[in-house]
Amino acid sequence: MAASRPTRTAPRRPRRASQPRFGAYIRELRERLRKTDPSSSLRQVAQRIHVQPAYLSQVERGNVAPPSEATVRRLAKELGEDADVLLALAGKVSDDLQEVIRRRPTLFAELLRSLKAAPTHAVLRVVREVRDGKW
Amino acid sequence: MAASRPTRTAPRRPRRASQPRFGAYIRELRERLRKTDPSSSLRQVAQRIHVQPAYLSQVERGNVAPPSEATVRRLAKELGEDADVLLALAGKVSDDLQEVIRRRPTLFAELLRSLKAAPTHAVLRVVREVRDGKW
DNA sequence: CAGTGTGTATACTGTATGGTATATAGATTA
DNA sequence: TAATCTATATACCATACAGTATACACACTG
Repeated sequence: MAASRPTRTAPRRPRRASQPRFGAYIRELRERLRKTDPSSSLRQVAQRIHVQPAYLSQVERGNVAPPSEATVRRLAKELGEDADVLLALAGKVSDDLQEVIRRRPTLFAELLRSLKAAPTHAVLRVVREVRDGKW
Repeated sequence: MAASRPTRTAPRRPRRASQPRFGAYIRELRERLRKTDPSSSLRQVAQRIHVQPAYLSQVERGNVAPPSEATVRRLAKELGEDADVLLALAGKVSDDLQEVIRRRPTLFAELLRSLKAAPTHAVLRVVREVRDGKW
């Protein structure tokens, strides 16, 4: 009789993305570039960032989770967007920032938690203080 | 006769840990507790943090990678250690800290990178300033 | 010497991650 | 109308992650 349906592995895998905003955002960015630069088609961008067009399509449609940090970085460079912003939309934090925290965990944990609710202008003032070599 | 070794799947899987320090550190902590509290045996601690003793043994010996954030947190509480410190040793950063960064990525990326090389006392002064409600 | 407590070795498992490969279908253009 | 763009659908895959389950060996204690 044999099985009516092959179904070799799992019957289906929708694989929805955890961060739906990411895909829509980069598609928006790419389409915008495409208006003035026809080489920003999905296929050509995919080729330049070294992924398959089918995969980039899935990513832009939010059908799969955002790519790895390395791929997000290549995409950011390609689209002229800040890598930290794209990584954030991907639900990630740059590994070099994580390492800053890991080296002095209690110190930076306290700093970040105390600044969590601080208004942006206040944090900016701190950044500027530090930048002006106040140590 | 027959096969001298079954070897059903892969021949062997050493599965070395990426963070060798983590295991040695928590074993040290646990052994220290054990001197005054006999209920800090590997098996009993394993039971209290809801993992199998065999697994905790592997972790302490650095034979497998450090556990998930949730398990590291239970371990930290059990051993009376700072969770952020243990997470750092595990090569991780607490998800709540990551979220602080993800909410304002460029802002906190700049802050952290500018403080990356700053001496601890300088960072502490910043923490104190913030804590004293200077905003 | 049976039982109980200590740690360890080894095999196996489900799910997530981060993609590739191939086939398909509509629009444009030569 | 054949070729070549465009994007998508679908199947598949290797590896990592985060453990469980079972069996084993040693020490000691009643």
